[in-house]
Amino acid sequence: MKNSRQSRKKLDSQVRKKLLETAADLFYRRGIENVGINEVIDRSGAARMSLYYHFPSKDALILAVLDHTSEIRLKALEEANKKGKDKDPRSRLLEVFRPMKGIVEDEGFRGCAFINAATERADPADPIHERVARYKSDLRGIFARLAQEAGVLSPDLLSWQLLLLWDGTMTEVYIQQDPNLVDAAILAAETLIRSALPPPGPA
Amino acid sequence: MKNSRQSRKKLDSQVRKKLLETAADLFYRRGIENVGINEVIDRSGAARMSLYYHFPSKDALILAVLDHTSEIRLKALEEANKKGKDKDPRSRLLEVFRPMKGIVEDEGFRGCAFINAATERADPADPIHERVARYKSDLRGIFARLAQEAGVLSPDLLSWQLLLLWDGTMTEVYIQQDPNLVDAAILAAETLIRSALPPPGPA
DNA sequence: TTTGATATAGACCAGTCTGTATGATAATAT
DNA sequence: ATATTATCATACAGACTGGTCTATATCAAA
Repeated sequence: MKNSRQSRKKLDSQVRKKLLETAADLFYRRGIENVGINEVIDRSGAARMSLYYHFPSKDALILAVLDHTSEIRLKALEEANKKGKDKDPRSRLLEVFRPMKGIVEDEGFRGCAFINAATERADPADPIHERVARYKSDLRGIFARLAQEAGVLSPDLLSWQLLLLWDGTMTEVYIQQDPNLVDAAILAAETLIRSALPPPGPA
Repeated sequence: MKNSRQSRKKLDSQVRKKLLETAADLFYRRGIENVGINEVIDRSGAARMSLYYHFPSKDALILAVLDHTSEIRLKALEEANKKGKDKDPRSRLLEVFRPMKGIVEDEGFRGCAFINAATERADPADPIHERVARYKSDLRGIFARLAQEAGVLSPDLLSWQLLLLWDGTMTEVYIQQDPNLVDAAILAAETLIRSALPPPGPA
């Protein structure tokens, strides 16, 4: 049991946490490949060897950052959905794109961190890709669950379509530097959703 | 007139052309920042100074590659549209996503070269971003024109929505390594288009 | 014939990058 | 008390980067 106690402690380290958060911020804002570990340690205040104590390589740090970010993001989305638990499933599904508004309006928004990571690493065999693919699959899973609860006929198809729209919006808002594109996306999502819902029975 | 003859010649150079095409291929396949000029000159067979003779810097080469690619891509799309000139405008609009099938099925497909370029350069003030934004705007313009010709009520809104869907599909096909996602995208596009068209008058 | 444009070859520079080596020093657990 | 774990400081290695410099070779135009 000694081993598990050790690693528990190691993972709880404040220095490790600081490194992780600093790296996450820098990687997102400036691009993974444009940030050297020197900058990470300088900004985090940690020593070079502390970084390599906690993470065997820069790649390991990147993966840790992705895992960390994935957990936060998905949890936040789940929370946002639970908030409207009182509403009926149809409304909840129709509002699934609403959180995006706040995300893209954030100063320093630079698209989806996961898409960006996958793009910077060209090789699809890179472990980073697997993380990105999984994150996107999880995101789609949320869409699919909402769709199913709302009674959508083919929740799988719709969830993929919503994911495509989601990704495109995150990307294009960044490219055009125009958060208002989200409004078009929300309307599109509503159109897709309404087309996927069975027509309301004659009351 | 001497000057124009000179630059005409310079632009027509075979070496320059080879450099441009080699760089375009390498940049797309492996990522702009992951390809050094050494590799470009090695693969193209050109000399180091020939590269710097035609392009003052790597950044200039990148911009030239983007311009070159943009011209080819947009022209190809226009051509594809013109081919179905005999069909009615509605059909042409509904088939606007069809060329994507072939694009993503290409071996070595790695998403949209322009999105990738913008992602690798984090700074929105980078000249590269302007090229990417313009390309995407031009692409949207094609969608908008088709939508208008088909009698869509709000061609601008629809064209943006189609662009978002387009971008998301290019990206997600790459992430999931699954060209079949295009089918979901095509269905989504059709749904969006049909919702944007005025209902067919009672014949 | 002289000039200028295009192209090649390769040495070279200054700087960046990740990662390692070494050693000292706290803090903590046994 | 002592052994382990965590942290820091710093120097260094080795590879790679974009870009410059110099010298040379064609070849067409003036």
